[in-house]
Amino acid sequence: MSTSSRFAVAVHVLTLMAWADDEPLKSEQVADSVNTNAVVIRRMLCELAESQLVVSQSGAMGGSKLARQPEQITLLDIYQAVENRGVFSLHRHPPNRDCPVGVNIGTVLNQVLDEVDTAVERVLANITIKDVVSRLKPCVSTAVTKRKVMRKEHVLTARN
Amino acid sequence: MSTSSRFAVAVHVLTLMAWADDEPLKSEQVADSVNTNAVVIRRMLCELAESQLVVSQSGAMGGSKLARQPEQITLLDIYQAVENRGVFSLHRHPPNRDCPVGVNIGTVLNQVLDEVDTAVERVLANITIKDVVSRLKPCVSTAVTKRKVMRKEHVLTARN
DNA sequence: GGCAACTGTAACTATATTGGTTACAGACGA
DNA sequence: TCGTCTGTAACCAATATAGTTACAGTTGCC
Repeated sequence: MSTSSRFAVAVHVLTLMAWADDEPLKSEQVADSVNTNAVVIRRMLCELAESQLVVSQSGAMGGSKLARQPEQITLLDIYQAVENRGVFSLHRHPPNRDCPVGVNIGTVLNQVLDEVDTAVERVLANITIKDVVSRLKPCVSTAVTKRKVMRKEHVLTARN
Repeated sequence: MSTSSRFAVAVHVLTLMAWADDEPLKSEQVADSVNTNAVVIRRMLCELAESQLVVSQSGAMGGSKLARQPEQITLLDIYQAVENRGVFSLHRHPPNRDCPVGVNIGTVLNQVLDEVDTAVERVLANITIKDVVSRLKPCVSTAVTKRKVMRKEHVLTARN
């Protein structure tokens, strides 16, 4: 279905910022962790800023950080900020209105797709960025030596 | 998210067949209701046949019909037959393994995406093609005169 | 048997979305 | 005022879906 990684990347980005605590991160740093181009990240940061999830500052010593506490940002907030469509789409071209099924299948499908979207949103609304960071920490402690300095200097250093 | 209408079209197709009762439908008829090309429909019918949701017959007087009763086909069956990916995708390129967040965000994201997929599947598993037809009928009776013969002769005639 | 009506499928094009890249104007701290 | 950032435009590449033509193979019917 989704051929897009926008949600995954956005969660990654905000998790990095929660991890960084209140230190503004440069788009280059974020791009290096996500393994993509800094412009791709800056584009996404603009969308996240429009939804008031991050704040960015231009100029030397600039960067972006969370606009509010990690426990006050849900995955639903992120989803709504970067994925505007629902889970499924209806027909590209409207069905034949001369067919008793075609003329009304859209109504029924919309009901179904609404139920699906609601179910997805219920799941996402119950997970915050703080939860993601918490789920991350056990993995990190076993995978990375604590306070290990990363090889690429602008990649985040493990905390704790 | 989904830029694809495959699920919507597949539900439409199977609903048509349930509506047609046991009469095999030609790909041209189906395409005319969906408002697309017959080859697009035949491609999809092949996928639906592989998942044993429809049976098709070649040759003169051929066509496709449901492989089992409408109440025995759920939207989850259809979803799994035509949309192989989950609701969200992970990063296109794997994140930086030298970053404590990058190296483990995939694990956490996969947990989340599993929860989302499960929620979607729970919704779809509880709706059958028979349910869709039932939800369709009230719309139809108000929108189309009963037993009205469609203008294009190969579009289905309303029943009841 | 032979014809006409179907499906199955290959091959190609069109369209849309996402992601990657370069380039540059403007903001800002030192 | 210089170097370091963000914001953004413009363009290209990659991918997936949809649409189209064409045709081999299957089947019912005369």
